[in-house]
Amino acid sequence: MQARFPLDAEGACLGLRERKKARTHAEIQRRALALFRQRGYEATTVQQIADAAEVSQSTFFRYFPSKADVVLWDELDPLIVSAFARQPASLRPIQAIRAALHETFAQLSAEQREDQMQRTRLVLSVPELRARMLDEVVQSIGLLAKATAQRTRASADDISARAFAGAVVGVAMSAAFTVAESQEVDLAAVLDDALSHLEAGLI
Amino acid sequence: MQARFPLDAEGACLGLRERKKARTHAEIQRRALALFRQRGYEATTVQQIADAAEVSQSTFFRYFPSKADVVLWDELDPLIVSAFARQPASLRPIQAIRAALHETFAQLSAEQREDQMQRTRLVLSVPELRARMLDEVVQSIGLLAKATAQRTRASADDISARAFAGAVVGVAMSAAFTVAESQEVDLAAVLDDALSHLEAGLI
Amino acid sequence: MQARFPLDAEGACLGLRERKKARTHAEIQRRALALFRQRGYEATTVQQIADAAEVSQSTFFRYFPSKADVVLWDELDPLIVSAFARQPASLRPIQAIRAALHETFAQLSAEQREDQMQRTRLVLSVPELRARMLDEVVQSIGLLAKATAQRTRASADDISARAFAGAVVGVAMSAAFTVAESQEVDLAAVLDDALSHLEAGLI
Amino acid sequence: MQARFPLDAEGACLGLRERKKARTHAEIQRRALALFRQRGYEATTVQQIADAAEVSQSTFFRYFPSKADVVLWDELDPLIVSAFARQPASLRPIQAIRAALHETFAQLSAEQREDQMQRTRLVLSVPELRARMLDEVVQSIGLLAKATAQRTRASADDISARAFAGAVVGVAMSAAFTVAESQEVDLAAVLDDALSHLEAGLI
DNA sequence: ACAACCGGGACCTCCCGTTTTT
DNA sequence: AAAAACGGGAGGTCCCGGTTGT
Repeated sequence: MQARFPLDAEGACLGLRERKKARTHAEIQRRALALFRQRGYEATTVQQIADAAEVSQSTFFRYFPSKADVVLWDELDPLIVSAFARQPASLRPIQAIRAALHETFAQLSAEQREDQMQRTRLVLSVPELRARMLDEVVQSIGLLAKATAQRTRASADDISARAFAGAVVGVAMSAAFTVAESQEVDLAAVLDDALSHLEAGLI
Repeated sequence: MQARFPLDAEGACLGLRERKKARTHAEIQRRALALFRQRGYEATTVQQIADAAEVSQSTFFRYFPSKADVVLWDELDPLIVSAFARQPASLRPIQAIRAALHETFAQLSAEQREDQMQRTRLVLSVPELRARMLDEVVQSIGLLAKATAQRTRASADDISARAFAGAVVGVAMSAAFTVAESQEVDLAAVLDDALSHLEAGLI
Repeated sequence: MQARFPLDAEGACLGLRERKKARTHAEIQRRALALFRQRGYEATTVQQIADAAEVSQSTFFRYFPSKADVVLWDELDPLIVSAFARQPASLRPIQAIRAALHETFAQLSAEQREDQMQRTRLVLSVPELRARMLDEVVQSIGLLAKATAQRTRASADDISARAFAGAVVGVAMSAAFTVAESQEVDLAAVLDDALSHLEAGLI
Repeated sequence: MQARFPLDAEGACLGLRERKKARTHAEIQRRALALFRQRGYEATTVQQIADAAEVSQSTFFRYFPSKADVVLWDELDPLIVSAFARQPASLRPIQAIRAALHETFAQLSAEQREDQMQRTRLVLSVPELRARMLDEVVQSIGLLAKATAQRTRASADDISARAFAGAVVGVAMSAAFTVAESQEVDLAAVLDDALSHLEAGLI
């Protein structure tokens, strides 16, 4: 899933129409997550979400291909990758990704963090969502590997870039599970802590 | 000395009943993979697999809870983890896991390697299987984290152990994708290469 | 005047599609009961019922959630309750329910009565059906209690309405057992006789 | 289910061996109900019950034919019926049954009442138990009808006796459902209230 | 055209009676 | 002889593609 509306990857400002679309998109997701929290994922119908967001069901489907995508859709990943790409070339990739994560998380509101957490817990607890998540993981590894290769001026399928991307995403998954299980609040802190071990050469 | 194969994880000798079960289990998986190769996963029915393995459909489901499990079932993971646990305590975890992988892959027959590759390709290409694979990944991270914590005498939920496990499994996933995409043959080599970058502190 | 059968509970005329559904539903039940009579309940398979009714097995399960529901499904209960609700407000509930039963039974064909009897005998003789019947009984008590409370302008959980409903359904069960055991034919008469004792203040 | 051990129906005193059996019987049931409360019915195994009651699994099965019977077994029913039979002949059956219920409930300890409530809730919530309960209901109606016919010197299949028994058991079921749903505590009070409506000629 | 309905088939569970292993 | 494994078959769910009623 990619962030589509609020800003493009270069941070350019968007027109009124785009902003409105972005607002609707966010509103639908916000209402849907609230309903999922109240009634559970399966028990909530698309119609209920559409009603809560005051749009028609067909509008819902114009914004999200399916109910699952409301949860899976993630604006963070591409933001992180572009922040990663913007880091000074002097930094090692592991340093750059940590800096990118810092930057990106710092811009999140408390509400956005909470939504993030709830989405993670939902994905891990609902089989249908868990199922689709692997695709997201694969895509993330691919994206990060490509960006890494660009930084190191290696070819796109450079093995060390792929290893790096795999390791980072693996650590992120592991951190997400840990946080989701333990009802811990601060994913960013746990993730950074885990990545610091990676930077220090693991155990 | 007793027969070579019929040993359980502790090396104990197994009775005829257990040997037969192991043989049936392997036979069903072998025939199933062959059919999947010929006709594709969805186009193959459980009944066809059962017929090919010369058992009843009931027996098929006694050995594998679902059709997907024929592909997902993996004998390697626990073998690797136990080999990891057996490595000398002087090795760092990353060295121990590389050694464990060497050991384990070295014992595989060419046929087993080929099956392994085909299973990986199947999982990545069939949505239903990809869906279920995340659960395996989660479980693998958990298993490895636990074994790592035991090596380092840390508590089971130690953050550095989890980070290590996440990184290793992430790198393994990344390597598996690479190999599956490129029709490359030697997963073990690519995986070891990738892990060597992890050991060297990444890029 | 329109066709007699294709009317819904409010007497509205139904389209061809609804008529066809009602006919298929009745046909499946009719054939099933005939087969149960010939071969017994357990010895009859759903496939045989579907064949006899000239539909597919899928269609069978579209009309009846399970094989047991073919026997348990009862068109009488809602008819009786709605007839009960239509009785003049001047009648006491016990008088109203007797009148409702008279009305409803009077409209049954001889064949329908016979089916009713056979269904009762089946339910009482087959453990699986007996098992599920309690749920029907509970539901009937609830329905009748609600309708009674509406007649007496009491709240839905009024204790006297519940007592009344319990007593009526209890008496009906008792009458049904009696009739089923004694191979007696006229359930309506026995039931009315029993309810007359209730109306007279029992013994 | 009948009360087998502590007293026979005439209240005669029993020997030491019988008393011990009764104690074991009660102990098993007590422990089982406690486990069901903690872990749920399905999640509790017979072995766990046997361990908790400090008997072997085979002993468990000598006392209760199946796990379900631990819940279904009811000492109250026969006690109530025998109290009913002992009431003065001058009372109408409905008065006699109310008096019998008063007597019987008055002799219960607070703990026994609580057990009774829990058993009711269990039966209503677990399909397997609900299934078997109808048989108990049928039996209860039969028992009460017979005792009633004896009081009124009618033949055993007298229709008014059966109507009475059906009504009483129906009202009792209705009361039990009400109490179980509403988490109300005092079944005896609700039941007596409901029966008073029956005595007063219903609504 | 649009939705509802239907047939067919795959997947999977449960149970029972038979065979095999211990 | 007890326990485990097996074969067979019925019940039930789900999905897809074709057909029919509105």
